This record gives sequence, structure tokens and C-alpha cells, in this order.
Amino acid sequence: MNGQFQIATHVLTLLCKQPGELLSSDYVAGSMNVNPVLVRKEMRKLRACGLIESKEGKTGGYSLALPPQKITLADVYKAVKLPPALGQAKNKPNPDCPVGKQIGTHLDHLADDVEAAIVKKLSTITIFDFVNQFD
Amino acid sequence: MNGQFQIATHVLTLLCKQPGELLSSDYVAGSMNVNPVLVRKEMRKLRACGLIESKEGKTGGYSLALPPQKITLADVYKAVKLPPALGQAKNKPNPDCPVGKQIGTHLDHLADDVEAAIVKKLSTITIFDFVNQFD
DNA sequence: TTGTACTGTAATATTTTTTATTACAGATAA
DNA sequence: TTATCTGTAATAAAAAATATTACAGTACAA
Repeated sequence: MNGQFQIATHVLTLLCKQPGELLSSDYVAGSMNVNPVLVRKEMRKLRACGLIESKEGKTGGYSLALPPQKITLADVYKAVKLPPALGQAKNKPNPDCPVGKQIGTHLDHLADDVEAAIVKKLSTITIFDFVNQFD
Repeated sequence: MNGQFQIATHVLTLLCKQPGELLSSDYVAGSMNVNPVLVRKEMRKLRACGLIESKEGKTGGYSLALPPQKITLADVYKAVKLPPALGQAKNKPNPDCPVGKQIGTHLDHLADDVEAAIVKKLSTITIFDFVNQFD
């Protein structure tokens, strides 16, 4: 149960719907029933990728750093860095087994391909597109 | 850290490499350093989808139910039913917020699209293909 | 210049999920 | 009838995600 992508997308949606305004982590957290600190953590990632800007102090808050047509959901996905879609083995396989010895490499390669497919799909959708679905 | 797909793929690889033999959960678990009960749990899912067969009793074990050319990694992915690639919000958003009210629907739709992209990619690779990569 | 309302961040606790372990009933072959 | 396997449940342990608390730093405004 990992809601990081959902938090990031929710905030970007709010920012897109209220351009020019600075939204606080408290306000945003209230809209999605989540802890404000968690919002600030995700915002740090989005800012590190140049998707949003933040302002400290009274009257501080978050705003889009780019026009919403320039932000794709792939950017969001890469910013929040979810765990791999195919999962990840906890233990290393037995190196004495011919299969165990090699399977890690092949599974890694496969995981890369799947991540690429996800990014490709998400790169076709901008925040602008996503928000346009709303009434 | 979710290794269910890895376990399933590892077992199918071993079964493919040793056709005709029945492999026990203990043997397989040893090849991937994982608990045998966990292997049996994944095998239950694969069997429910008709990918493998199992035999109880002494000399029991697991075998492929189909030729490896007929089993795609998409079949495996669907059989093990991983959590959604984009994650999932734990809490429901605030229904009094215009965005919170609707975003669930749009995120669900997006999740479906991404899962479809993953399945499409994985459906191009059979277990036979995967195993052929090994030395 | 002092109070207020934010961000930024760390530390810790709680909750949830995943994996491991233990146990045992039932099946099947030697 | 004994040994070795699957099938499954129940429980424990480990890992990950989220929530909470706390507080330093920043910026605005009265």
C-alpha cells in the first residue's frame, strides 16, 4: 500500500486547478486525508525534479514550476520513484544453482523493460490532460 | 519488497529446464533461498491459472501444465496478482473537495491503463524465451 | 521587533504488508 | 506402515509505509 504517486498527482492537480495561488501542505493534506509531513516529503521529490516550486515562511506554499502541459505523469512517476512494478526478491538466489546464478541478471533486465513500458505509457499523459478529465 | 513474481518465474524456469521431472517445493526453495511454504503458495496461484500441475504424496512435486512456448510472462503476472504498479492510496480523499471527490475514479482508470501496458509488454515474452537467455 | 504561519527535516511510533516458521492433515509410493 | 511429498492454517518475525511529534529556519505583517 504505497500512495506516493497518488499524493503527488493529487497535489499537482490542485496546483493546476488553482494557478497563481500558493497551496500549503496542510490544505493539500486535508483534501486527501493524509499527513502534512507526508505531503512535504513528496513535494521535496517533485521540487528536486523541477516540477514545482516552494516558498517558505508565512504565506508560503507550493506552486507549479512549469506549465501543466509540460508536466507528464511519467515525470511524476520518475520523481516519486516507486518500488519496481514486478517487485523485488528479498533474498539472493543460490549461486550454486545454474539457474539461481543467472536469474538475477535476467530479471533485472526484464524489470527495466517493464519500467520503460510504464514510463512510455505515462509520458503520453500530461497533468493538463489529467486535470481536463475533471468536471 | 515483494518477490512473488520472482518466485513464480524462478520455479517456471526450473521446470522448463528439467522437463518431465517433478520438482519439490523444498528443492525449488533451496535454489532461491526462500521458504518452501511461500513456494507452495505461489504454486497454488499458478495451478489455479492452469500454468502448472502438482502431484501430492511421495515422489510428488510440480511440473508444467503447458509447453513453455505457450506460457507468457503476462500469464505469470496475472496469476500472482501483484499490487498495482502505481501504488494505491490508503485513505479516501475528502469528498467535500471538488478534486478529492473525483480523483479516485481518474486514478483508477489510469491504473488500469498502466496495468494494460505492463501486460502488453509481458505478453510478448514466453517462459521459453526467458529461459533461452540462460547459458 | 515580535508574533504568526508557513516549509524543511529528523526522530519515533503505529499500522500494514510481506516473509518465515511451525504444525499437521491428507496423499502416494516404496 | 513408513517416508516424503502437497495443501493449508496459524502464528511470529521482519520490512515498509504512514502517522505523529517536535523544532529550527524563513518570511510576512501588525
